[in-house]
Amino acid sequence: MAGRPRDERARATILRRAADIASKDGLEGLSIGRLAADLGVSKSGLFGYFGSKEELQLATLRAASAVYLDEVVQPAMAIAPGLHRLWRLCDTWLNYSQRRVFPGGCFFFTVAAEFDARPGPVRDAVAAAGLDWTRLMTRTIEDARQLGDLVKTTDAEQLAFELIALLEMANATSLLHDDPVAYRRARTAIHARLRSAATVPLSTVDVEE
Amino acid sequence: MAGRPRDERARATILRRAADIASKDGLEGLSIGRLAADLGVSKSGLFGYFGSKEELQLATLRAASAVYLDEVVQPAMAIAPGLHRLWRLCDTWLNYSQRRVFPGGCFFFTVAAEFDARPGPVRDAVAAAGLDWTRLMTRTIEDARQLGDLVKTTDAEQLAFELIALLEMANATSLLHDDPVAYRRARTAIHARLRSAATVPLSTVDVEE
DNA sequence: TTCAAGCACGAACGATCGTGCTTAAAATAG
DNA sequence: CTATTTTAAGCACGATCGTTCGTGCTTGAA
Repeated sequence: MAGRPRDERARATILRRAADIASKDGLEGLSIGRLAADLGVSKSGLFGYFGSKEELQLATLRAASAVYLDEVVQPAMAIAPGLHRLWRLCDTWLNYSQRRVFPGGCFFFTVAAEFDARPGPVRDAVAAAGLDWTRLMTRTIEDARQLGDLVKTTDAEQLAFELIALLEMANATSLLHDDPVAYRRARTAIHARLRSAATVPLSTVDVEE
Repeated sequence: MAGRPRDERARATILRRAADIASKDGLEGLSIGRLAADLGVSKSGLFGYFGSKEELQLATLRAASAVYLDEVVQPAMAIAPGLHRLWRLCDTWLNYSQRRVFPGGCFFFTVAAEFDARPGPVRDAVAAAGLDWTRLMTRTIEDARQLGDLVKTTDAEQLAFELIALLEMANATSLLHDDPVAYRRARTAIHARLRSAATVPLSTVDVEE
């Protein structure tokens, strides 16, 4: 009854490349023809994996989420909750952007800006991913607060807003002006902001690289 | 010698509409056919105004710059240099974004994210506009510092980086999550950041609305 | 061995993209 | 007025878009 199993490896290869392209040209700029030519396969063959461009976009988004989880979230969650983990989360994010894990910088920054003003399922998925990220940052802050590493009056959502703002600014500035100094500016600002809210010194972390 | 005069008003109308579209769909998503249909004119007639899509994109960028100058820069530059003007500059920016002067939020945020990873004249023009804005913010800070409103040790470029980060985060969050609270978060953060660097109280400004 | 399911391909679809060429209307210069 | 010159529209172009179809081929289960 059952036939050939799905080629998950080929699919993953396609999606990884798709995420690379989308990080530069967006999910609309990602065309099936160019992607197929880029991978040396036929357009219709590649199309068969997804059935529609929208499904390709959604699948690309999921694939990018997995990369993001590996590169940013897990390294930070590997260490104990608290101020140190909070700093680490910001640090891994900056490294993820700076190392150009995606050639166009942070994948989600690109597609969020692309879809923030148009309706549809892709926009909803992008917004959901953004919400996940905001909540992770907020919870990491809240953990640090409840552990006594941050002052009791700390507004976790407000602080998350400010930290994420600095991360994304570093990504944007570094890309548009080819300016690596942006990352140091972000680290400096984050360090100062955390110091102002911390109950313990941030001696273990290092702003310089 | 001279025949029919070029309709400068029609051109301005075209570009204002083009900027509106581009703020939502980007300068690539802005297509000549859709723009012409939107304005009820012929595609080739509209095309004649610019001669190429790239020139349309560059002209749209210039038109958006003029709007930006009117809506953000001039209201702030109308008052005396110093801490008050600095706050006012941030405030007019947030109002410009919040009022949806462009329906897709800040025009430059959209196109900067769109072109930050692809080469060409449009990217260069976008980067130049971004640099102008950064320099204006830096100079406004530096003026306030030299006037004694900010502490002598203030790093103007660093502070400009942080303030712009908060402005753009408000714009992005408000759009993607339809969350008006983002603007209040940005005002709160900017207020706190300026208070930490100010030598005088910020009593005259109001975070709420 | 047979069969069903998945993959890859080439060809073609209608639509839209940016961009020319041609033509008729319009407005100024003489 | 006529003559001149630019504008704006109609039409068509090649390319590319997403998508569909038909057809072998491969593969694992029955």
